[in-house]
Amino acid sequence: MATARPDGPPSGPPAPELPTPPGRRPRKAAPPRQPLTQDAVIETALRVLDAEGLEAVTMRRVAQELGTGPASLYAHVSGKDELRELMLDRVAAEIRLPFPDPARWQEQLKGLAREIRRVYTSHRDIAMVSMGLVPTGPHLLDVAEAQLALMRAGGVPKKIAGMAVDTLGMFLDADAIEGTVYYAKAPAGEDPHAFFEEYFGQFKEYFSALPADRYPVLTGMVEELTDPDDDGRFEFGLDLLVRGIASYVEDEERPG
Amino acid sequence: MATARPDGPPSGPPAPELPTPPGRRPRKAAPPRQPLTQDAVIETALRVLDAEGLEAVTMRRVAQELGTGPASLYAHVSGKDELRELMLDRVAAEIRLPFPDPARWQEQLKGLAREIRRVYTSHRDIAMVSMGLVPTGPHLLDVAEAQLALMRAGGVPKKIAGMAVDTLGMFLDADAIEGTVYYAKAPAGEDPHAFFEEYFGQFKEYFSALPADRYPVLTGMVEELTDPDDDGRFEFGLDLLVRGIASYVEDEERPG
DNA sequence: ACCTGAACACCGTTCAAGT
DNA sequence: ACCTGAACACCGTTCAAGT
Repeated sequence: MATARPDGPPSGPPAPELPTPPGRRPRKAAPPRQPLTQDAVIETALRVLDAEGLEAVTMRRVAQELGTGPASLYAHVSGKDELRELMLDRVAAEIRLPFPDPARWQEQLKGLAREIRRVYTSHRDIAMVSMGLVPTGPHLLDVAEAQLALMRAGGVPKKIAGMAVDTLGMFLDADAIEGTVYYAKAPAGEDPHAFFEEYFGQFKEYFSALPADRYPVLTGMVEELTDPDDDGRFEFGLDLLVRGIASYVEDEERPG
Repeated sequence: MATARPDGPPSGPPAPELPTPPGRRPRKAAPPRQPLTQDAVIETALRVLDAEGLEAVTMRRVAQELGTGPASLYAHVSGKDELRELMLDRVAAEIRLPFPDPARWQEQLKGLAREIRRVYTSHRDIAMVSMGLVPTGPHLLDVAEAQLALMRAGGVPKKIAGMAVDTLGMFLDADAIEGTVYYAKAPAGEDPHAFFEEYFGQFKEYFSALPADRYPVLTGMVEELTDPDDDGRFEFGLDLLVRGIASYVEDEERPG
């Protein structure tokens, strides 16, 4: 995708620039097309993320991609941690939020969870950043607000809703990480789907070969434990959580 | 804890060793007391983990602690990833497992979850290693076997139990990470409890200052969202999951 | 078989110096 | 105010060489 930045003048329309006269040395490298901004840093970091995963997003790599040195980034971002949080918030902006319909709050909450999963997993292992992080970015807060609005509209008490966003968030982060960590391990250049298939097959073989006297239950359900149906597992956990949350709904609104 | 390794002979009982004669140079450093083994590598890595967290566990650091160079570790461990998995399995060995009592399976499953949480959180952010990892170590498999045995004893169908270990595992990993990530951020040397307190207070302040027109629900429940009761949140999620799993129990065993 | 020194190709962050 | 080169103090892993 990225093309090499030529040192000389572009070969398009006649350039006003003259060749540097002898004795005066040219600037070391062509300056970046557009001045460095926080947005440009975040966008570049996301491009690296999507192409090669979170591990590849280093200060040096992002700087290189922008045609500068790593020290230049520190004028726009306080460090690597902040850059990662800014990346996550930018990703969270892609999540489409529902308008609460109190009658359908459970289905809407599930739908929102599926949407979060879709967006997260479409950006490699970005969910790793979310794990154990208090959401503070504007878009991350929009998502939390939407979840809380759905639950409150459905009559879930404040205290329960407060704990439930947390539990739901943990579930979504863990699921997205689980789903991307295998792919992250795939050697670059190799077909990730084929790699995944073989990777999974190896585990099935391993579990089957386990000693049945030490693991009597486990060895009796290898088929169930190596089911590659990601979506089914996600729906199972999501249903558990939403049903559990719904069990706390106070059917009658506070009297008075 | 660790004391400096003196270059000269020990000052205890008379040593059989003579001083190195002039012209013959002594070995660069005293050899490690005990020959390198995989166990020694794992134990040293765990000491570094407990003292300074997972991030401090580097090949070079572990090697240094053992009085050797990083290359020496590769005879006993295939790399950093394997070392981390071996550390996790060693930690899993500390988890005390219940003997299944079918009548009390739900309470036993909760008890086991609490025990896993206790052991994980007592080893800093070790749970990060577990996240997204298929358990293959013997002790990790013991823990999975115990969970499955409890559920099967309680009448949970195989397919449900297979998905439930996964969901429960995700929950436990995410919770343990959530609980340790703040502490990991505490600057070394500072009282982590005081740091935690202040850290949390800042978030409460931040949430309170949020614009109420964009975040009407969220700003109306700042108190509920910044409740520092970790144990309460854990019990809430655990109860949701176990109740959900129990809802799939087939009351009558298969007829015939 | 095990261990080692040295090297390779990287990291995040700081800082004095420039414009 | 923004950007830079250079340096500092690190990484994981490989490999030829030693014992």
